[in-house]
Amino acid sequence: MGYFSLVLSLPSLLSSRIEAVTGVDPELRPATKPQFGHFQSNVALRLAKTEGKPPRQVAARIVDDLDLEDLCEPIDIAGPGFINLRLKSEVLARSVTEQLADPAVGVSQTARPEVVVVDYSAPNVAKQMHVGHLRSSIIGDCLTRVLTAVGHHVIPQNHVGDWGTQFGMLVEQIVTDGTDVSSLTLADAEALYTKANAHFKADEDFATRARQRVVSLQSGDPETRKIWQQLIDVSLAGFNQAYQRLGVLLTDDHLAGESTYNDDLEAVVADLEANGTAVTDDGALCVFVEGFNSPMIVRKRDGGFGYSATDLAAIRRRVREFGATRLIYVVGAPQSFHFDQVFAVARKVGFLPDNVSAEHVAFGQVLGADGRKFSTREGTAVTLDSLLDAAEEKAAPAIALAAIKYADLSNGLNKDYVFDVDRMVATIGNTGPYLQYAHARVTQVLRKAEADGLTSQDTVTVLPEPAEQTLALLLCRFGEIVAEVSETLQPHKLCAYLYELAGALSIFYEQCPVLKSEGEVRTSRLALCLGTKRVLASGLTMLGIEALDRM
RNA sequence: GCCCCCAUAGCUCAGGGGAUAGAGCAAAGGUUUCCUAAACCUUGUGUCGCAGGUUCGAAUCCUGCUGGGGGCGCCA
Repeated sequence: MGYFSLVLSLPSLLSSRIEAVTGVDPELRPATKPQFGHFQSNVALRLAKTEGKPPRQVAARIVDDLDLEDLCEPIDIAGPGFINLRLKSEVLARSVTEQLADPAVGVSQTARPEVVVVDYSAPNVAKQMHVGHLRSSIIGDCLTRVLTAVGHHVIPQNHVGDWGTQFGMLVEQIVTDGTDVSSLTLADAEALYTKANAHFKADEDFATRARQRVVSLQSGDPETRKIWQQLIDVSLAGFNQAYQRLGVLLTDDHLAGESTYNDDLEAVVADLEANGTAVTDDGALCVFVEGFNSPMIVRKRDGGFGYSATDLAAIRRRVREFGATRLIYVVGAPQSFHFDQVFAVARKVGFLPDNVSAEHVAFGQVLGADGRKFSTREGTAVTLDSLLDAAEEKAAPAIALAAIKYADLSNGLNKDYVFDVDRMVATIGNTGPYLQYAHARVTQVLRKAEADGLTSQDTVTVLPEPAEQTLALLLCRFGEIVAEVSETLQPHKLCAYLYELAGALSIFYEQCPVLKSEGEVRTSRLALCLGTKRVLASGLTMLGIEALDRM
């Protein structure tokens, strides 16, 4: 057997070997059933038409030309012409052994590293975070971790809502009441917000002063700015507390609120006008883009800027100053139209060159137990803290958090899902705690092994049992899965993989005694345990879930 | 009116044009002198919303419907 590196991952190695013969991507997939081996390709069926030969004949020709003797058992042609591959046991063993020696646990660095901006969380100043922010924060954090793991330079951006007409009324309310902002909590600030809103509607005189406040704020009036800044400070303290509780990566370094684009807005307008894309219509500065039945309003009739303007400014900065070539927005599905339009306008005006991609990762709503929009009895949005509290009533904090995050990530992102605490914290079934348990249990085996002086855990040599082979096979697919998620931005694929891995570990655990076995079998199984633990830990970390050593 | 998303087992959901459409939950039964039973094993369930079309082959692609959710010029 000649030397070959498996570091690239076994599936891609097989794939490239087959492509060398077929000339097209063999679309190698994990076998759908154990009796079909480890991997299957339908390439012969697809080639049959162009070659004008029966699929099985094409398959036979491919298999004849194929040189996989060093990796696979003799190749089967099955059914209408599927090519089924079964890896040699020693190849699988070696693959796991190499993964054990790899600090990246088999996750390879991308060949084309990019500067990627991930825009997520985006809470509003003077408001508590609610379910929508929970989803954005969890998903964005996961994407940040995955993209970083494959070697991209990720710049998280927290596009905090800190600049708009609502701050006029808020500041005016504070001035009217003589409130000491620095002593407020975020919940207090939100109550103040509600009060100001009602005041604004009921009192025309107050409303007028509130509008003047907006002008004062934007023109830099010191007193107004001071109060505004105090509101931000109070809010940030609350956000950071929430981030800490959630265990997400966001820090003050990633803050880039709407206000930070204020000075860029005139330049954005100038670019739009110079480019000829913006026109004044009904007093507002608009951009009409083909395919959209309504224009994007950049500047309102009253001269104020809407959020389209700050979003354009953000794109401009992210591309020109950060050098980003991929922009990712983790924002709820209702904003789809807005982002489609902003991206289209940004393309038209040249803020988004062809080599830069912009993606809206749209996520669905979190629904209440009744399947309707999740809100309190009073009809207000459910706060993030109250969700975490509810879960922590059922489980320890680390497990409760895992339950929530996994529930959020394990389904397709664009679907709504029901916030069902009991189902999420269950340790049976496809849940976060189940994965944590699998990790804790395999850790326990390794801990006992070390206590017994069994420290050799770095080489898998034999895989006599089917349960071991299944486990090894799954381990060697980890890198591919992570790479896929980094491209498609679908965390549920990583969840599904880890769940399958945890299940395979449980079966292995039932069927293959580790500490009670002996000699080479025991050494090999210990290494398999370590390999599984590392992949579980790595995968869970990418999901933002803590891999517990004990439960 | 126009646009977007969704519809798969009783429930929650996977399914990247290919083999007999799969998991989990729920239900019933079983496994522990043995590394965490927070586990594992066994048992059944489908007009893949409807109707056409493309294809050797469609849950998957196209068109048209039905039903649910969301969005569509001065809030963000």
